[in-house]
Amino acid sequence: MNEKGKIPESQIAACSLIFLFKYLRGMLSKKTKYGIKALAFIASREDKKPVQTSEIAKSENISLKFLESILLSLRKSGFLGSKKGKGGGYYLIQEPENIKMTSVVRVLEGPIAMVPCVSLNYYEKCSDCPDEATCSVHALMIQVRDSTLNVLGGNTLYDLARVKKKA
Amino acid sequence: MNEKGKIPESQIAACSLIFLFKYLRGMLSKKTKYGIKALAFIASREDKKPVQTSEIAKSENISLKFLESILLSLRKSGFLGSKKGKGGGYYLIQEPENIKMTSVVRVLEGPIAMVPCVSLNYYEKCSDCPDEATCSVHALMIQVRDSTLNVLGGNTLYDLARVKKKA
DNA sequence: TTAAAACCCTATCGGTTTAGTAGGTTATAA
DNA sequence: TTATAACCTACTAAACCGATAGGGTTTTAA
Repeated sequence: MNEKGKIPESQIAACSLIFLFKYLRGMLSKKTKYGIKALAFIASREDKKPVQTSEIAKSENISLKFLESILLSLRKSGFLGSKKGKGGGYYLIQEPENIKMTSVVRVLEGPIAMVPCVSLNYYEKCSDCPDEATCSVHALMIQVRDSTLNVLGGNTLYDLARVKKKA
Repeated sequence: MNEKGKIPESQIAACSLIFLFKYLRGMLSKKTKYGIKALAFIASREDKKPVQTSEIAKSENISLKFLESILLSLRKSGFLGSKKGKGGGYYLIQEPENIKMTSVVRVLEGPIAMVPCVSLNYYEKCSDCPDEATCSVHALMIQVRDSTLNVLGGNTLYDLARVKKKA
């Protein structure tokens, strides 16, 4: 059919840019799940010394390499600091009680809203929907978003760390 | 740049498709979104006569064939009845005020919970998590689930139809 | 009876995201 | 200098989604 013609570099680059957009489904991704667990693990520590990735991975049953990439992105987002070399690891930059779960979820998972047209931080108009004011899905999802934001905003890393230490 | 020759038609088509995905991301599936819209459309009708798939598809900008499969599954789930032949279509079996959005979402989307270990109807133990009582993610997602259930359970098809008719 | 309208079913496809794996590089403390 | 641990890049198998295609079957009006 298409005689094996190569795709021009420019075309590949253009398409690759578009790949950046995320496509998310209803379930919480492992990335977010592990990220929250790791943060809670670090926050539940009495001392403030750096925690090694390997220790978290072992304790929380997370693939080491996968966890590495998650902690890295948490560091780049400003939640964690890191220290290289022996005795290094990751540590919290802010106090646990000041870290709301809304911001954690937004960084790890992306939009909290279930449809882009009700997203506060990632808003996008639906292509198929002519009028949001009379859209049934829009009206419903606004409510879902607000109640979720309420829960996530009402929980901090301090709260989650307490659950962990309850044991 | 493009001295390699022409870009195959198929590649252009592929890239165009990818571009479309930018506008499609979101956690709620199209199936659920369209399904809710279709139900609201039918519920907002004054008369109780069957509504044709083609009419809904046109009015709500939904692919006809895709909508067909959605309405079919809604019929099989007991939300809709159908009438074949000329003047046929789909109609609600129950009164709109008796149809909670929780049941609609469960049928179309599946579990409402964001992790299986907090799902009421689709519970599954996490393989990696030894103890739910001290799991930070579990504790958080229980709250998210309950608030979402609260919203979805508090809305019926009657409520959504009212939003639609507001126009 | 016949043809149109409408429902029903199956199969397939292209493309994306997830959840990793593998392997190497850089910085730091002892 | 050497062991340690963070950091970086590239790749992949599997699952899944939205959509399409194309054919049926059934019912009803004329």
